[in-house]
Amino acid sequence: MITVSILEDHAQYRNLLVRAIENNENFAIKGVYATVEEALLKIHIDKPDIALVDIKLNTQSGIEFVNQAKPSLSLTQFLMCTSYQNDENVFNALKAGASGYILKGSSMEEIHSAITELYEGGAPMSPYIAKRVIGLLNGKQSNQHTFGLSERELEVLSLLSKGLLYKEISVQLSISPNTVKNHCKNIYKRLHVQNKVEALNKFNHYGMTSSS
Amino acid sequence: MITVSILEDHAQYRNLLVRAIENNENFAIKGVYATVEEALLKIHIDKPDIALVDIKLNTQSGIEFVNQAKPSLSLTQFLMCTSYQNDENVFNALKAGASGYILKGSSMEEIHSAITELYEGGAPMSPYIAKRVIGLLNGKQSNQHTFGLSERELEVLSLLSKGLLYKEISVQLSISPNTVKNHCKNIYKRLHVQNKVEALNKFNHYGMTSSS
DNA sequence: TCTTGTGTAGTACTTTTGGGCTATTGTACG
DNA sequence: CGTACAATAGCCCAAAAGTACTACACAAGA
Repeated sequence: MITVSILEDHAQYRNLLVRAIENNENFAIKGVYATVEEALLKIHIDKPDIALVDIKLNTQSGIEFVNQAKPSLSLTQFLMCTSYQNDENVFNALKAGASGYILKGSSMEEIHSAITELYEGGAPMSPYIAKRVIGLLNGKQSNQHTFGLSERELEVLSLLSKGLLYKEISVQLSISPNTVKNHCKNIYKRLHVQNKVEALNKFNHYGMTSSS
Repeated sequence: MITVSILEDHAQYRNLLVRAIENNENFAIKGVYATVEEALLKIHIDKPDIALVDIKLNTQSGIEFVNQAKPSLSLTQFLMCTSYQNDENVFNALKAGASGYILKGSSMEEIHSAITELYEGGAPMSPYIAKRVIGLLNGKQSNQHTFGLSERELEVLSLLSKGLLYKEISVQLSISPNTVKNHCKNIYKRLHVQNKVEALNKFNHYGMTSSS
């Protein structure tokens, strides 16, 4: 069962999406939001597998939403809705952390398969967008150099890099905030730095995009 | 007319590809190579629009070839041939500068459309590969997008990104630590974030941390 | 067996951050 | 001339981060 939340301000299309999801027994609606504010509040509780987000909302951009929601929702994947196949914004959404998109004219079957594809590790997109993504990729590298950091420490560092607080990390890892603090302390010692930003800088020098 | 060169060591499949290309009046064969060495010598003269390269050659990897040939062939695009849809090597080839791939089992029509798609600016690939490419992309750079930030705020952000404390920044800029704090608050407001790391993440998503 | 490293958790403390204010310049724009 | 905004600077306060320790359990290795 794949749980889905929807952020769409246009009531008609929102209902259409809801029906499209409910129509299939493999999917379940986890939350329906009409505004970014509402979505930001509720999505952390709903924790859907997939968030279906309109790219062009009245008040704010869906990209903004992804930017804000993504850091603390590591398990949720974002699927954008757009009217135009090759919208510049689709590309920006992918950079913000979305993993694919569907077109507003899509049939129910197309929506279903896009969600399933995403859930199973794919990323539905047009060749045109794919090309631009590759363009960005070229000229980059991603090594793997973990210094002497332990598994757990890398995990903490990865969460730190998302801007989470100690206590937020402690919740994610189900350990005490004190332990998180301890890990940080040890990380700083090993990297010879004094704070989060320095640690992340040093570490990111050596790649790690931490697939996750 | 799209010109195509082929690098494939297996004679049978090489001939099949040649026929597939010659079969369509929109394409023309520019060169056919059986080894990486031969290809490296001749492709600089042939300068095809598209180079069709087998990923798994007997002696060397097609990826190596792309790595070596690409720098001096800015107008040529590389299309890999692979046996397996989700070959790890496809991903590496994309990182090396290839723009897409075709499967060895592909029909003539599929080959034609992949080449055309590539020539017209697309990048044929599976959703699975696309997802991995996006994965690498996230957390990386490119554009110039300063949000509404002022010159001074960008300056502060740039120093923040080095891991400096408020008071260290205040010394650098010869202003009061309180003013630095104020700038930070304003930056956070504009980026809709709550702390340094989030701000830097958000900003770096959209490129540039102020070159330096 | 003893030591080392890791993950866990705690106490106590200081410094740094971040949020909410107000306020004064100076400059740009209508 | 007024309005808006950027840059400056201060205040207060609470939360978060960072430092310095101790402590225990467990696993791997000398």
